Amino acid sequence: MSNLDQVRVASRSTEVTRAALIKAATAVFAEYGYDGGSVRLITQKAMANQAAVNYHFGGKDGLYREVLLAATRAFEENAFLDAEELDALSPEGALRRYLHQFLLPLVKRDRVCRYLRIFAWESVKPSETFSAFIAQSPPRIFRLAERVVRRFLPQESSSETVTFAMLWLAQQPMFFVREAERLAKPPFSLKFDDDALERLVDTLTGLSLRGLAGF
Amino acid sequence: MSNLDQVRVASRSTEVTRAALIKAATAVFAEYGYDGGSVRLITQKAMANQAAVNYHFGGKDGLYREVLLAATRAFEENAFLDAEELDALSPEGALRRYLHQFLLPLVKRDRVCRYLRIFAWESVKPSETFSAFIAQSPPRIFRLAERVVRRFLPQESSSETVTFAMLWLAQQPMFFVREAERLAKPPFSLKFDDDALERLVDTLTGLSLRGLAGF
DNA sequence: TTGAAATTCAAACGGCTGTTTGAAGCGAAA
DNA sequence: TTTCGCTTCAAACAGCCGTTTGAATTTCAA
Repeated sequence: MSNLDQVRVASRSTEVTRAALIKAATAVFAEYGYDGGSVRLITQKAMANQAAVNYHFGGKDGLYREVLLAATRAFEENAFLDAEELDALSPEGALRRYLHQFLLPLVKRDRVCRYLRIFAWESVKPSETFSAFIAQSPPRIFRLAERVVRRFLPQESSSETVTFAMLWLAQQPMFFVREAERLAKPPFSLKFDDDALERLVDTLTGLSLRGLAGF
Repeated sequence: MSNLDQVRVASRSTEVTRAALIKAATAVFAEYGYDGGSVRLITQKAMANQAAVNYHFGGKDGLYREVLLAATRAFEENAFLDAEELDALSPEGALRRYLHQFLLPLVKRDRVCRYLRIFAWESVKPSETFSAFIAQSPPRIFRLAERVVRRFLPQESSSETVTFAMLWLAQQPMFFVREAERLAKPPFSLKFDDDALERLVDTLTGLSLRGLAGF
């Protein structure tokens, strides 16, 4: 169909611009937050016209929605740590694996790290867009943490206790990743290379393991 | 001296305006952050003229500096938990006391809670004003945490290990206080009354105690 | 090559920002 | 009562914000 071809070809060019805008927006929103990140800066980084955001995404909010969608997918879909893999390990092994995986952004400051920064912004000032996202299902980092801690807790534990322990575990790596830049400066001066990461994983695994094993 | 009287009386009126502005600014910056909190909203809440901020504080930044100064003093000067008190307790008692004290804002959402929110904003986008503040001395919550964990760690522990453990402990109550509003909503739905606070303190004390005691 | 649809573009819009300005109000000393 | 600082005030300033607009350009089927 000529009509379909038109749509396909047109959308190819569209996808190039859209991808560039989403990539630029991810970096900008990660650095300045949603309110602080301006459309002018995003379009400038993406080498696109200001109006492109409204043309392709209906506005700044629509673009942000796409960024959150990509971030969520990156955490949900990629197989870098799935539930089955955790279950196959011993409780101790699963705990260590969990901590190691979510501390990785400390040394590999990549795309995932930008997504975590966006989540950090959302923890200070939640946007309705993001709230709608997590309302449908808790972020993966929490679901996996619950899976890990449940293997340590007795069957009869109250759901409140499970939630406390799950949050307690989940926020440990989140803290170090989120605060990495601040911790690198005085008075802490923690520089995270591969070795330091291993030592941190060792320390946190030990602390959490003994804490959880006592239940 | 007539000159002194002039100064005194003039500064009395000045102090009223200054105090109202600082109070309003604390609330606004806590809710919207430094960038997001507008001078117009602050002066409106303080029932002062817009220009008053520049007249009394030299600008928005000067007003923010005063807010941070008050926040720092509230944490540093008040005797609601001092180092000597911690040292007088058993290691376990000190740990519990520490967690309880810094989880209190969960149920008493007061001025201290607003200060914590400002610190949360700073953790996402540190301002130079705040960085200069904490560079001169680590916040009290970290100094006390170090004091608590040092009693569990062997003498020969590396300073890195001490720092890891200290941060690990310190961010536990900070997380729950900072995320209180989010945790109150689905999918977590944690409402913190006095009883729930006690249960949380119990859980965290148990988890941390067993973790630290293993060193 | 023509024509119509999709996309880009520069410019402008209204609104909000922090700050500046110069006059007006005020209280106490002379 | 007059005078003189200190403080307040409404208005205006320049600048950035997200969005809209309508024309120019590009794209590609016919």
